[in-house]
Amino acid sequence: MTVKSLKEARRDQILKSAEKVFSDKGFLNSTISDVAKETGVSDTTIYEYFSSKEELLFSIPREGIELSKQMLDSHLNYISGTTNKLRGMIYHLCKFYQDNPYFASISLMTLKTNKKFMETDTYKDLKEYYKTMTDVIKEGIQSGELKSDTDPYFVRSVIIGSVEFIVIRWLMYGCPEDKTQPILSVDPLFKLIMHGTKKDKRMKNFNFKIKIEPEDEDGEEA
Amino acid sequence: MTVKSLKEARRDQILKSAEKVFSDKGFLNSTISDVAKETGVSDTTIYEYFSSKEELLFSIPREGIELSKQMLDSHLNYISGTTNKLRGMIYHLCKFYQDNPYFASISLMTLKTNKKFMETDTYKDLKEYYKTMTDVIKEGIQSGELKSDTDPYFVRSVIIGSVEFIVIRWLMYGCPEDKTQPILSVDPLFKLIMHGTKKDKRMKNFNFKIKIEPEDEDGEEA
Amino acid sequence: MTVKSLKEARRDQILKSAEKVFSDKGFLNSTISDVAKETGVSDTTIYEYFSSKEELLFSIPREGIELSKQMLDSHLNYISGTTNKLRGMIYHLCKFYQDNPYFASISLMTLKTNKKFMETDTYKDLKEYYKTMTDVIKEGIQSGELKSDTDPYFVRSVIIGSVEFIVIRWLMYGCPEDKTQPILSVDPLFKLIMHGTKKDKRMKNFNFKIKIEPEDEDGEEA
Amino acid sequence: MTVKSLKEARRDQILKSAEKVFSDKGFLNSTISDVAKETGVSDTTIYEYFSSKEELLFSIPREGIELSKQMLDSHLNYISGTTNKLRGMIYHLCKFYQDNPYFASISLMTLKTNKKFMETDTYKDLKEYYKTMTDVIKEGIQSGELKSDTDPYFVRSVIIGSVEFIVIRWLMYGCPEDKTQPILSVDPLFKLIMHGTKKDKRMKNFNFKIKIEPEDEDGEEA
DNA sequence: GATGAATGAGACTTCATTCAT
DNA sequence: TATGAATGAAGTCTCATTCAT
Repeated sequence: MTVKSLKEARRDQILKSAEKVFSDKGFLNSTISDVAKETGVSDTTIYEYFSSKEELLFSIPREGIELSKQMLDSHLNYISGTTNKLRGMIYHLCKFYQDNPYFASISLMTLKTNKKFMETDTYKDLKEYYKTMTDVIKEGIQSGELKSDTDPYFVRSVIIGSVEFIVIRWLMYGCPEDKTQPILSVDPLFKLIMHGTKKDKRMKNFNFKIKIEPEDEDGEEA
Repeated sequence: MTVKSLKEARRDQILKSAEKVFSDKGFLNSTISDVAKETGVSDTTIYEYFSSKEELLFSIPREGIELSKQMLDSHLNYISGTTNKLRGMIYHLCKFYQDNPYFASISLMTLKTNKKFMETDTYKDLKEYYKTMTDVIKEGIQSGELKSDTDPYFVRSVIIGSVEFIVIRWLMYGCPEDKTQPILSVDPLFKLIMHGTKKDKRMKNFNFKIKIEPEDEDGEEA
Repeated sequence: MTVKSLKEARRDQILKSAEKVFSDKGFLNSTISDVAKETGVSDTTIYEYFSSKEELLFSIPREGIELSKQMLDSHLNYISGTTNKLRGMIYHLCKFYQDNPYFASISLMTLKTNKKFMETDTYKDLKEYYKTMTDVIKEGIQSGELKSDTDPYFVRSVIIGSVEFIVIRWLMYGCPEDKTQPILSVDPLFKLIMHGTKKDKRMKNFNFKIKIEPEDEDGEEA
Repeated sequence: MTVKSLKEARRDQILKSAEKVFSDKGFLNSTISDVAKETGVSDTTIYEYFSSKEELLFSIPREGIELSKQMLDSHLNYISGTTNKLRGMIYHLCKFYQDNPYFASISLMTLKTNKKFMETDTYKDLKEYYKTMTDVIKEGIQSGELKSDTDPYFVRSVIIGSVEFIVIRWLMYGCPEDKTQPILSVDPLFKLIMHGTKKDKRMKNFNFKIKIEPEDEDGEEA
């Protein structure tokens, strides 16, 4: 439990307001005045806490990114096996965006294409976050769960790209009120990543009686 | 062959300039004056051809989308089999963005998150484009090349999302000069979409002698 | 005779207004809006002609300095002898400030203590102007009209410093309406510069008739 | 010796800080916050001691002016003869500015052209100071050391104007570190004020034999 | 058809100053 | 006494857009 000073509390208040305002109207269509009104303070007060509109923008996602990373790390500890972890990661990615649509909006629709943001410390945090994902994939390759010719960076890009694409559409069409319904059911993406979409002709065989005479012990799924 | 009137030529000139300027500086950081200078006309002339800065922006991608769609359609005619067509689609998507980085920049970094753009006719063209991709996937399902439980919209999203994610990073980090080198080698994405990343343990079985006694023809995976 | 374009005319109009406004309220207490109102245009128009308030300020004295220098050069051509020229210079200095009190105000009360102004081209013009004065003094030394141990830069400083001091007081106490009355009668300054203020005790001797029989031409004071 | 209360000490501290800050950045470019930081107190504290930024500014030179006047008075007591006193005055003027460059800067570059300052008590002190100088000159006229047609106010103006002009240039070009070297050697100014710069042709006569036959009593220079 | 000239609206930002503690 | 917090008022400057030529 942290006890926040008044100053910190006010700062957080401004950040929350800015997050909402920038989400709703877009960063460049929003004014400091909008944020001030939303917060219930004067324009000037905003500048007491943030030196510029841009600094305010860049300050918004920090907490979200940290929180998301902590949650992910925490959950991953409960999961064993790369396959399961990958599924957990995808689930977390979707859920976090869905639970934090303002954060999602600012991250995906404003900051993602902002070059200056790439020079901030917060962006470094984001890269750390990405690293967690890549590490899981790398582990899977080493443990033999994933194909040995897998490019972990590439798989990560596909996962993030897919989720972001879907979240952006969700945001663009207006996030539905019913938040119990997931944006994207995790399993389709998970299955695609795992097994691909091509029908495996050999599967037909399973309808037949076969006699298999194993020579070693390591068979998997039935 | 179309013979363009002077008016049309001038219009295209302005569009090309705007594409470049908006790409380089971002839409909101660019001024009509920048575009006018790049075109070599006066600010006012821009307004002779486009009623507002936004209309100018929205007019930029039309030709690109049409061209890309035509090219895709044309190429698909040469390819038979969903699997091959999917690969062709992915290849075309990557190549077109890479060959038209200004178009890519504006499409992916400005328009993709612009709600008003979604109400334009050009956006309808884009949806047509997407439909072409979905149709290929649907065909693949019907023909039995792709798994029957595949959600074609979802697979399309994964493909587009992945490609866009990678193209955006390419744009953000500064498109390298050497354009002969592809942004993303098509096959990794294609293979992932087709076969997934999970190692198929049954493959090991191929090392063993097996006896197969077929009974009927239409088995599906459970 | 020069025919000024509309653009030049408008520019001059703004300069004149700015000169007046900055004089009356001081540069830093004046707003662009004040200048715009005085000119009868919108604020924005000011920025069409000058890129910033400071550039506007620095642009004001150029014409004045050039004009004053031309007038001085012109007058000096009519005068022979350093002594007479010095008197002409002092007269011109006083008269120009008196005839152009706005110019005087901005030059002496705003620009004189502005370090950035010292980096402008206009300041170079001013140094040229100063040079004209120093040259006259140097000539006087060479011709033998002025004492040979005179430091021309120093004499020039005394002349300018004295005149400026008096003009500043005139400005500060509010330039009297009656402009026919000179700020400073030239001759007191001229006489002081020439002969000093100390009573020459030897002068008493001149109460006598004397016969002088020169022997050579190049005597110097002991 | 005065024993200063804490309050007075703090006030002096603020004045010293303000003197430095206003000197370095200029009055209008300085903020109360700058002064507060330099002093090591909060902005609000400044207002405990001075009712406004302007009052703070106007309060700065009082002590300096009083001190300079006391020093001048004190020194003049040691000197007899107007000529010598004038030289002493010029020397003191230069030395005091040089020893107190912050004071010089604020006096000459900010207050000198501030009309409101002319309504303060401190400005009255300054006029007293000026009067001391005028009085010395008047005495010189009465005692016959100075020409009888000398305008004492005018001579004073020339002295102050010359010194100020030179000090301002010294300040503008950045006061050199070596403070042992005087800004302006006193004697050139003193000599100029005393004897002028014109070569006295009659001096030549002293090299010759002359015959003098007095006739009447009232001759002056021609 | 093209444009030079002008502008209204509004954005960001600064800072002297006050108030409550 | 000292100050942390807050703000009202104002200023510079930008830019999409229009109008008259």
